Amino acid sequence: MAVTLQTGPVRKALPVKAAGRGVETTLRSHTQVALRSAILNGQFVAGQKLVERELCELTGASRSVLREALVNLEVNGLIERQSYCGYRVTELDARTVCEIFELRSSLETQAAVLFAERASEAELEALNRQLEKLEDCVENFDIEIMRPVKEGYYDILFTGCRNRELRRALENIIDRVCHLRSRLMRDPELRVTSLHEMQKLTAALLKRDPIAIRAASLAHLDSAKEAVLASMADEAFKDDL
Amino acid sequence: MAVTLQTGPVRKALPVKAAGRGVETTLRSHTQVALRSAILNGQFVAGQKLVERELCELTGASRSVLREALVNLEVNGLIERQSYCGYRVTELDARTVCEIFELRSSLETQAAVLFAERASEAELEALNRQLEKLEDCVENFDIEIMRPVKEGYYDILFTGCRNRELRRALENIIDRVCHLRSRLMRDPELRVTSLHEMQKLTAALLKRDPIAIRAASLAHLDSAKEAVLASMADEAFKDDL
DNA sequence: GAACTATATATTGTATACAATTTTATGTTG
DNA sequence: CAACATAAAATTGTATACAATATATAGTTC
Repeated sequence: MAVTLQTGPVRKALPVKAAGRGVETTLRSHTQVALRSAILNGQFVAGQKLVERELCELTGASRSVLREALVNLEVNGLIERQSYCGYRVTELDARTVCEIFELRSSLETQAAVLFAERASEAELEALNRQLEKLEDCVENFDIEIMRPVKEGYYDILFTGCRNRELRRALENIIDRVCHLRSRLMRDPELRVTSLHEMQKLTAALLKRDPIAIRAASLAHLDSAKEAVLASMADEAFKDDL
Repeated sequence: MAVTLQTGPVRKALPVKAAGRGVETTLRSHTQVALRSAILNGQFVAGQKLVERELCELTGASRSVLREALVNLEVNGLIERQSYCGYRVTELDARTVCEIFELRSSLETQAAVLFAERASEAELEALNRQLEKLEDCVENFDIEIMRPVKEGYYDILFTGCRNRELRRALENIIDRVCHLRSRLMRDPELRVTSLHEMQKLTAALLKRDPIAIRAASLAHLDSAKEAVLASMADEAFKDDL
């Protein structure tokens, strides 16, 4: 574990109050974000055991802070706890992946339909612009910035649907499979397919056509699910060797 | 605060290991459950400030345990935290209630449709029996046991839809408005209306008719939303006096 | 040498102590 | 007496210490 996740100036003389107000500068939130990204980026592999003392050294937080951050991740389903056996990064089996995608399909389709009902013209345009950015990424093989661009697209979508609860539920469920999907984006063919599906969805959104939106959204997510399941089968096959 | 929430034999000589294994007997989970029910039952009023030391005395837990339990409730949206100002029970405004019910409608309708697709005949019968229990409750004014009976109904429904993620999301969102709804069940007229809607839903489920299920589920939740909003308006009116 | 037991170590669960910040109370001044 | 400044109390944020449990190691027996 040579990775460094230090969140701040290490342990002593913590200038937590710096940088003005309302910036949410508690150590806990820092630690939470650091651990969350580590899991989402795949730095912590699924099934990996998370030892508190090591995480403390890694993040620079004390155990009390760290444990509160861990509770947060646990509630969000990113890690799992067993009494006196510590935390592990949640391992997803095929069944759970199916369940997650089923839920996500329902939520994301609902969000898209609501977006079409409620978003302003400006938001529609913003969405289209963001799609164009994504097209550039795929064309120029800018794999690194693809994720933030996609997140930007979904951010516009989730804001435009005017339902913060729906947004929260969606962001949580997307987190759960994030590391699986980012691996897939290495595959050029999948990138093109995925982009094409998003183009269809965007076109339907611009027309504010709920039927077409439902179809495009469900198709996109179903194809994503299939890709994830296929890659999981590959992994399992490799393990057998 | 004369309420007692003591979770165990108070502070010293904690026989946590008692009662065998796998019963999830950590102090944290006890504390969590105790605080959660206190909020759901309305023992803690919305907006009320939650002082950690008081909660410690109330539950018998130490602060570290308590705080981890609080983090859990915070992630689930039952309480809100402000730096150095502690936690408060989340106050719901009309807009948030609308958003919650919109999300819940989407999830619960989806769950009902999936139940119709996947539940066994035995589960259908169990659902019907539970509905009959509910009918008895309404008829005999057994208000006390109404909530557990209703929860039993939904438990069958959420189990039968074969999606644990969907279930988790649903149970979470239902918690958020639980205390609001339980107040409404005091109104006899609403009880009858609500029962009638559930009878319609159950009939549709027994026929496994997705169109009728969608309609019944959405109607039920829309009427619940309206009732909650109306009661909130009443409350606001009272406050003005 | 394999299998079991006992001990030691590591890790988590729990409790308490200290520091930073906010809120309340007090006193002073115009 | 109102308004402000200051100090005290209360409360949260953070760190560390102790207890319970699990895992790993070493030793013993067959």
